[in-house]
Amino acid sequence: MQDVKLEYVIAIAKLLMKGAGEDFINATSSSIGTEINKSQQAASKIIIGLENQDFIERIKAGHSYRIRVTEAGVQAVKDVSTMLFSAVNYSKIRVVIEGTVVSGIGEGAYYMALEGYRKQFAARLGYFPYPGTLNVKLSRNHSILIREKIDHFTYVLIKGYSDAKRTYGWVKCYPVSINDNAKIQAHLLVLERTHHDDTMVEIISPTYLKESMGLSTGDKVKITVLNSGQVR
Amino acid sequence: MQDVKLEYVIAIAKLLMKGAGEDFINATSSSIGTEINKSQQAASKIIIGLENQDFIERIKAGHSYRIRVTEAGVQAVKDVSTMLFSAVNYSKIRVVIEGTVVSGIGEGAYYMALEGYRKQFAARLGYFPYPGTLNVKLSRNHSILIREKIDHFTYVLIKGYSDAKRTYGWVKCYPVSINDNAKIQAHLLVLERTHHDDTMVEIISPTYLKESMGLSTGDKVKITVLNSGQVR
DNA sequence: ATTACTAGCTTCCGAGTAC
DNA sequence: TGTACTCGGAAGCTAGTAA
Repeated sequence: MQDVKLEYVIAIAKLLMKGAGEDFINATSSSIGTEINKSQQAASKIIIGLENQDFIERIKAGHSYRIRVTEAGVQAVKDVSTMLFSAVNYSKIRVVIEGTVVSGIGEGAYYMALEGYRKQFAARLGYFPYPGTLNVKLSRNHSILIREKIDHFTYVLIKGYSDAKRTYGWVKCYPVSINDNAKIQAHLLVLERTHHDDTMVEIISPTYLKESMGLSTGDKVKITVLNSGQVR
Repeated sequence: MQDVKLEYVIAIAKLLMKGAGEDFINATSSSIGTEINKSQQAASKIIIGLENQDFIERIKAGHSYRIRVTEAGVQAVKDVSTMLFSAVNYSKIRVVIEGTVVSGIGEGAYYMALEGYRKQFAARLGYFPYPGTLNVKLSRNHSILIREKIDHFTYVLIKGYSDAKRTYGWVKCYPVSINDNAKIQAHLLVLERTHHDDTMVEIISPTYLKESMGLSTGDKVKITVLNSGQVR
């Protein structure tokens, strides 16, 4: 797909906007040149290239041609359009966090061990988290920003509860992928009550992430928080 | 807008998909080069260009840089994305017909004169049509295709009726613009009963189109049928 | 490690022009 | 008119390499 020259895509787009997706239209190399801010000669060359790649069809009409954009031509524009569109809207469907794996037992690991939470995790996430969280130190002090950004994202809410000893707060679990690995299920935890500094986040998973992902303390990791748009 | 190099737009899009719209990310010239199928050197040049045009910001981090896309950078991608998107979807919102102005009184002109229709035109289109239609001969025999294409488009229906003499069929009025002139209101007529050959269409307007548009018999005209998507 | 300069090569563009 | 060729110059790319 991406060996299509971009000038070609623009030229096809201009043709489409003249109605060449519907039917053959009258379009001269000069007029197309004007549209794409090139000379008649350059346009002519592009037209020949487009025809050779079957992005357009031409039929001779006297001294000039009538031109129509083929299905492949429309598809080429569609591909680039889609790529750019998803780039622009990327942040609305995911947020990328970069950080470093740190050692130590996080607060989350403590919570994981409590039966009142474990049942909910199994029921609502579909797995029992590995007893221990992956602790990630963010490179910069942007974690407050990140929390704001993912605030409206899809998450699974684990409710708080009380036992004889004390009251436990809720936990929000945001689905994430680690280092773009789509196979390994994982969730980022946001705790109602936390004593962490803001630059630390904790990840749970059914597996021992350091092993399944081959991570060691000090490694850089990329955490992608996904927003499915659904509300649970 | 269009003096932004397309390679730049692609490069920004790739950065956005790595999360650089949110925050500074680690991105080397080699990694960017790989993304855009260029060498490290070419990528370096592009990065410098992007920075000079304020499409990205960079902060030094050791030997490398951390990169973030600016608002202007996002806008540049958005502009191209929008342009391509509307090109792809062009045919869904409009159909362009090219033809030649011909002389003579069309069938439509006869209908225009009937009081049973005139009242409806005024009520439903908001104007009394000029007593006489612009007759346009289509360049090719594609008018059946065109009728199919605009079939689901928005139109105003003028109902048929009967008087002492005979029964008159319905008339569909499709909003059109002539030669991209958005100011002059006009409608293309599709008659239930017609004796025209298929290569002929008739246009009505509150004004005398040949005069208001400066058209003469034999002139080429571009008729754009617009689809607002509304159902009336 | 990286970035980014230079040299040389390739591609692209536009003026002139044949048809 | 139109299209599309050649050709000289401009721009872009990559390999090598300095910092």
